[in-house]
Amino acid sequence: MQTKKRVAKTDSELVDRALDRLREVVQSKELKNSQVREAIARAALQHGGHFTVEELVRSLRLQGITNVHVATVYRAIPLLVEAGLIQQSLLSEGDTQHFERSFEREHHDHLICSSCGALVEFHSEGLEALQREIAERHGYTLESHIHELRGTCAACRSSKQ
Amino acid sequence: MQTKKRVAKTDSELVDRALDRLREVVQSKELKNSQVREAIARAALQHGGHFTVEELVRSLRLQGITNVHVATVYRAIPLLVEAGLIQQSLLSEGDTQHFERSFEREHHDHLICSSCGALVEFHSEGLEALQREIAERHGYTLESHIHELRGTCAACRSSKQ
DNA sequence: ATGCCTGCAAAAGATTTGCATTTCA
DNA sequence: TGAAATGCAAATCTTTTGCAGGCAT
Repeated sequence: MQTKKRVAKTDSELVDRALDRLREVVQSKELKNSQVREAIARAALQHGGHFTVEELVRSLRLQGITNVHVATVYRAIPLLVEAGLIQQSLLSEGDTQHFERSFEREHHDHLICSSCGALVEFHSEGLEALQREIAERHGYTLESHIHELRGTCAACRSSKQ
Repeated sequence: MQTKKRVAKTDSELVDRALDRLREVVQSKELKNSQVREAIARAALQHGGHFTVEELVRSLRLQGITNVHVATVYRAIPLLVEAGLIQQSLLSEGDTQHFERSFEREHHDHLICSSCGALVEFHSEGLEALQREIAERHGYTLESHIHELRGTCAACRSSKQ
């Protein structure tokens, strides 16, 4: 193994900070805290990589939280997104929505192997700047973007030929 | 009005060339030509802008072709895409897939106003080059990409404040 | 107490599939 | 004539919604 406990996915301090943030949003909207919603948030934060609603429910089950219904997760997600804990992330899939943690992570886009699905997260300041420039040129103020590159990774390229 | 018959959406020569291309693909795959599929292709080619499967069926109805079922359209689409007549185009929508003609059109990406939905199609060689470079840097051969910018257009910005 | 939150079941939408029939090569 | 294509209905899948009861402030 590598160093020490790095394996323990997301450290608990981060989760604590994220839950604090969630509570702030909840209070600012005059909503109520809830154990279930926080359990969902925790599972989402701790889930490495990308996940679907189904996968989140499965994670919760594995943690012994067996009674969380998908409908509840669907209802919680917009709030988690608004609080900045997670964000939707396109993954060229067909239908199902995918998410990933965004809390205390830098922005990135995805590069995916169309053959084996290998995923690379990249960030390019040049790309970001160019996008802002294009938006401005058309009189738009850029708010967000969806960007996914698809290609063949080195491994697949060599194995295939 | 502007010049002459420019209104007549896509000129018929283009449609003919596109159908020829479709027939080539059909033959190369040992499939059979079909009136219905070609009618679908024609409607797709002539449909200005973006469209959904439902909208395509509606177009066909308006043309008097009333018996084309959505299932048939869904079955035809992969072939039209493979033949390069149309391509899927993300539009930040929720579920439904959107398409647009790709036959004899240059590549472009989209810039959408999150407030009014105003759409700008843009093309940036710099952006394209940067994407290829990023893919290569990670050992990938770039095949395609999904890129959509979201922001607020000038009109919405000023009207809002 | 009051109102948000949750589970469950049913609904809604989009896309797919099975099957009998028609069309094409 | 045999395979592919089509219409229609039923099935899937994902996400949403209505309700009755539970939990938090």
